[in-house]
Amino acid sequence: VLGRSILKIGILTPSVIAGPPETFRKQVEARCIVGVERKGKALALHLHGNSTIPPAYLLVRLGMTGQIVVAPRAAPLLPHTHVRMALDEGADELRYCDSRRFGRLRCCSRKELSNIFGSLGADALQITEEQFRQSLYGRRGAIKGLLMNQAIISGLGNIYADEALFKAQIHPETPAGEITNSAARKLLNAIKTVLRRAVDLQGTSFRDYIDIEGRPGNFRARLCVYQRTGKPCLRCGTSIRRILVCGRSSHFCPRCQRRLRVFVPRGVAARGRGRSH
DNA sequence: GCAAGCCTGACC
DNA sequence: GGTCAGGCTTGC
Repeated sequence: VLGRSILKIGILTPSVIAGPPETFRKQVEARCIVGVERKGKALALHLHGNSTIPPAYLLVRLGMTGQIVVAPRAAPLLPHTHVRMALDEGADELRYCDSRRFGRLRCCSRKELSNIFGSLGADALQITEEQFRQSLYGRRGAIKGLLMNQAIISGLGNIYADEALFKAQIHPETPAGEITNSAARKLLNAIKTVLRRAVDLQGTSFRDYIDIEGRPGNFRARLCVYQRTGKPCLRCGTSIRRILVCGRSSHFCPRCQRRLRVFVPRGVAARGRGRSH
């Protein structure tokens, strides 16, 4: 879509637009897409400005089932198509479809976009080891929840959080602050490796995810634990288990991903909190 | 009953 | 501030 202009917008479902739909239409119509930007799971299309109009930013958050595709205007509408944006002379259009309507489109200024991106933690592919270690420090919550907290590290969802924890051999319920420096390094390497491989294969599609050309991703066949409950661990053959962590299903190998136990010398353990007898 | 996410608000 | 449950929504 880079270099193409959004001529006219049809909003079929106003609730997928954040803020007043008419404002969105006025701000986005008749503008050229001059750049694209991403942080974590948020996408921003840069819309051209000039001496009278400041640049604007079309923020896209796909949620779980959102799809943004370019299609010929004459192509049949998929079910749950909510927004149509005519491109250039109008032969093609940019469409937003979303069966569960968890995703949102919004138009914002540079300042608003900076605030939104600023509220996200460092992108998972950019974050440094030092930043990552800092974000674990002192946290008692489960590592799985932290990895999915976009304000701390942005870009991981349920699939890649499970896959990264498997690769790093860390139990999803491990308190984040108990992860050692060497395990944190291993986890961050796992996160980046998993994400890069998934991106190389155009992502993971169960039912809904498709890219802008309408193609599903191919990473599903490479998943080690996600949605493999009861199947053998690819590393040791143990049955993959599914538990709830922070309200999200979490898949892991109970043998490869043992819970950390803090080593306490016997003499110390006996003192203070020893048994009563 | 389960699901690729995010926002809100309650509780500590 | 950190943590987490609940709700939004529709389809399999």
